[in-house]
Amino acid sequence: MKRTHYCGELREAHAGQEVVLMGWVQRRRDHGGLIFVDLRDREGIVQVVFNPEQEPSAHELAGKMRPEHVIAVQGTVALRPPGTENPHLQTGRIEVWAKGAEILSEAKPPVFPIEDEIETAEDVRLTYRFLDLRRFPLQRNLRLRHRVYQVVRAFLDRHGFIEVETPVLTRSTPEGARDYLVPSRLYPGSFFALPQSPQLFKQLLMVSGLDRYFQIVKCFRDEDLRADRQPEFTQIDIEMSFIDREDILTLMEALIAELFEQAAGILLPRPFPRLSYTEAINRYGLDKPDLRFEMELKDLTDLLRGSGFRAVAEPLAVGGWAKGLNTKGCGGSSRSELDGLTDFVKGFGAKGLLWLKVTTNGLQSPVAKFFQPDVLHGIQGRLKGEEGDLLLVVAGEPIVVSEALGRLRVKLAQDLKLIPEGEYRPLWVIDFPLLEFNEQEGRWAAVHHPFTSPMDEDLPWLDADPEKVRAKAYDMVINGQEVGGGSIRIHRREVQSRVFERLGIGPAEAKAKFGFLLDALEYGAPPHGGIAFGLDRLVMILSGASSIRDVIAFPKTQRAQDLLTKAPAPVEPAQLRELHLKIAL
RNA sequence: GGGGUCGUAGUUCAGCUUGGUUAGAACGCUGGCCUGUCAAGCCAGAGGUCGCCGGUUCAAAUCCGGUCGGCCCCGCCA
Repeated sequence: MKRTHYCGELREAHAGQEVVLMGWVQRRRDHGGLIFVDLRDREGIVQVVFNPEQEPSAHELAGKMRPEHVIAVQGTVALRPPGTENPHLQTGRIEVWAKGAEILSEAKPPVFPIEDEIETAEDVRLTYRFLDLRRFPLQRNLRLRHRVYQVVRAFLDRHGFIEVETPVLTRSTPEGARDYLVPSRLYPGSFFALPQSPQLFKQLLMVSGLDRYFQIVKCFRDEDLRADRQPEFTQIDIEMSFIDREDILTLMEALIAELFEQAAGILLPRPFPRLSYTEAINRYGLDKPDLRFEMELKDLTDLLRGSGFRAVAEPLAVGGWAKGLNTKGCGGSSRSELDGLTDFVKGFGAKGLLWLKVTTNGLQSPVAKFFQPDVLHGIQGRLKGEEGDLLLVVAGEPIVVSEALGRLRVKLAQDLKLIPEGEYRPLWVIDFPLLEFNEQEGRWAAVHHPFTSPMDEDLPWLDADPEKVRAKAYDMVINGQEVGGGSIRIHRREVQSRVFERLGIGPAEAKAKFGFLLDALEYGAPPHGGIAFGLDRLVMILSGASSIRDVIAFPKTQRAQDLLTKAPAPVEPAQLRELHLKIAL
């Protein structure tokens, strides 16, 4: 027998046709006489009818069919008798009258039901991922992911980008995430590293004159996992020569807009708004603001400076900030709800959370007595507090205040269901700082990466006031998720050396670890820049998945294990000897 | 490294506070009956290392300590 159709594609128009179907038994309804088998393949489900009076041998075989058996059926497509149509099935107006059948493969009962909505524990699903992937929602996500590959490749090809593969076995470089290492057999004691991104290779390809490069590429970072983070993930990696920031933002916006439209029928509002890093932090507290709702942060520093409340006055006296937001209509919040919010902001380093309820008799708050009436009035005015509102204020170090209130803003919007379904709000965040001071290591570190170009006009500040130097870097953010980021790169050797120096990477170390890049910059490097998108996160947004594991065929657990293959696993002593490795636990 | 939460038939859960009969339910599974069902129906049956280790106790799924694992978060992720 040779398959002629997919189960899920049959419609009324096929009535009367002879078909051969192959697939998995979804369910069998055995009436003693008639047997109904729901047959499933990747396109859907169709009902097959086995009639003992018409085809006794096929009917007898149908009696042996069990869920998830793989079978072949030969039969005739027929309109269902009136009154027996099933409106829940795409194929529900027809059925297949079986003339012959074959069991191609028997199956043990599945560990969990193969249905759209299941509540099976995720470790069971991951251990039997091949069964989990039979379920329609995951197949839909994988097919959406496939569409993403195709749309991206078509767009970039049309715009002159050349797809190039870069090495997976490469060298470890300082800065950035922890590397996955691969021991070298031929060079005892030396290691390859799996790339955290093909950053340096794509820059070298620009020096080589490729002009426009892209790659859909796996990247590896040995850091702890989250709902949107896996140790191996996929980037859409892009680099262009002889362009400025504007060229990249415009073209990449077009790429993402086309992707959303063609892969998921979503029309993104264009042009994407642009926010400077500073403005994003000031208004939303985070560098990846969710624009689907308001509730902006307001600065209260000037109002609260010199207040009698030490918990506020002290941080402000040493350069801290006080900011607040208005939770509309939440003035009735209970003490335990407010305690919960306080615990939440403390999780991000805030010392506490001031709350003020707007009532008919003015502001009600345990700390109201510490503030002059005009200060209270000022807070209410600036936060536009109306009766029934809840005003929340945090004071402290600027980054702590921003992050705590920024995260609180998102949490409140989720809890209060202020986030509209089916809305997509992209934006660019630009003008990031080039450097940030790493307290732990007591040195300046690159916010983006060490090859990011400083703004030309900020270059003089590099040594005197590093904090002031802005980078030619940009992030694309959609619905509060960072989906991509990039920069214009340094293409002049002397600038790269100065940045390395600022990062505490001396000439000798730079030569040892990035010599190839510095060399390349001395042999005619074009001005260039690029971007990398997190493909998994884009597919998450497009599919509405809440976990990155739902858009990856074979993901790892939060402890970075593959429950299906049981990787990582110990290896034979002989393998270790070959690699000149000893295990020291 | 830290915080939270969950762990009992194949699956999803109840039982755990207040220790004490044979650890239950639903779905699934097996057998039988049944000719228009689509969560088919009816009857019967099988199925348990209560995550693991230790402690308390006459007695532990239940109390205590530890440990392992899933998920969420902080740190981390240029």
